[in-house]
Amino acid sequence: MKKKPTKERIIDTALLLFEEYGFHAVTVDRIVKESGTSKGGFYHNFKSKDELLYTVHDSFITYILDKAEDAYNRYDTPAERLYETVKSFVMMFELYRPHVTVFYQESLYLSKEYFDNIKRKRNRYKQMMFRLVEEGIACGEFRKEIPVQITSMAIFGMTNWTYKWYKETGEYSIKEIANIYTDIVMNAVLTKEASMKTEYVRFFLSSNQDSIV
Amino acid sequence: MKKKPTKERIIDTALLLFEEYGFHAVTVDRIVKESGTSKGGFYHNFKSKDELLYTVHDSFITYILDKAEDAYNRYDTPAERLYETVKSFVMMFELYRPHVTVFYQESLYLSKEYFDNIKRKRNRYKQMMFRLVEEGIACGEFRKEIPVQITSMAIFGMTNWTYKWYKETGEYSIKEIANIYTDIVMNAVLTKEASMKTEYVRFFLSSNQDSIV
DNA sequence: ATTTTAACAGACTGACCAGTCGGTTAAAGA
DNA sequence: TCTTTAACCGACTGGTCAGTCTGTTAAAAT
Repeated sequence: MKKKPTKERIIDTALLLFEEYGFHAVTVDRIVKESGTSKGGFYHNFKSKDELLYTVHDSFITYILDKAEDAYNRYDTPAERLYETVKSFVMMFELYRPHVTVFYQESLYLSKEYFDNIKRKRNRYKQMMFRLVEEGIACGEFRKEIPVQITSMAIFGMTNWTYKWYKETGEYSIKEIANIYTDIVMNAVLTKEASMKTEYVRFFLSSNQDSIV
Repeated sequence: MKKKPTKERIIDTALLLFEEYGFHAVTVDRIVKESGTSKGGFYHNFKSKDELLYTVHDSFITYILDKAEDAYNRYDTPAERLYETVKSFVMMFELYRPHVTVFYQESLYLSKEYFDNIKRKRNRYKQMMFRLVEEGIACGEFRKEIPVQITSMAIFGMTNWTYKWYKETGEYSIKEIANIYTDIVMNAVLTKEASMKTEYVRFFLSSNQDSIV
């Protein structure tokens, strides 16, 4: 049982504290106390409290951006790509729920340079979704009544909001929630024709995982 | 052009400041300066900075709870009620966007008693949505594959998230966004049969408002 | 007209907290 | 072995900020 490096311990502790109490309500003194280090240890590993916040942000956005790009490259129809993107996003909560909470609750408190850096990656993620929906509408798989941006933001909202209520101890597992969300999204965006055509595909994809119930 | 009462001026100013910079990054000194009053004026009208935050929270949740109850009472099928609830929620952004932002970003910083009070009303709103979806499934209008709670939270997520991106100066008006969101929600939850049956109803409801495009 | 009280004004204070700085320890290089 | 440097320690500081307190003004009450 090797002891984790100080930097990791600080990040792990801070994550949980930020999630529960918010960035401003957590003092550096408390972080160092609960992670078993000291002011010296903290400022040796981080330039500032800000930099710690940035580290948390960056590790999350980098991970999820990678997942989205992966989903895009692994499949070749908009329906499959959307399905996989939504699914992988929700599945991510299992590991990254505290990151997501901090990401969406505390990004306001990043200093300018850090914020801009995060914003760039966040925009890339957004653009990927826009393109995905756009291509879906263009090829006739997605309904053209629903505009690209609004639909994308609706999907983001639905999935992101999970951080506000998901508990590991809850009635539904992450996998189940992911399945329900993909179901809702696909029903909302697919045309009737595409819906019937891809019915079997979605069944195939789902059957690789545990089924709902 | 009568001057607004001090209390109102403080609330209006604080709302915009909290929205832009977050509760902790806004000092009481700044609020009193920008609202043209003084420390004395502030603490005459509010017991604490906390109480001001509570006031903002309460005015919003009271308003939206009222709207939801109204939507429930004015209509008598789950489909119509859901349609109206989603619509009225999104429409509310026109007036209450800063309130919503503060409500969802800063509620963590409410002191316990205030928080519990808000939480009670928030739960009532949630329960209303649960009941609505439940009744929709029970009477066969809504698809039974999608569980009540998850579906409700998905709808909340979609609509609430609007505060993260909506700008008055944006491409789409609130009314248009509301129409698109109801479209997405209804497509996601209605059964094929209910969808065809209520098609004309939704058209009727929409035509009372400006149409999209 | 006089008293009372509500509605402010603004200087001041005490607590809190991010970041500093002069140390110490121990591992790695030479 | 001796030196260097990375990794830490924790007392201290300087600035910030919510809330207080001693007033002042003017409207309402009697």
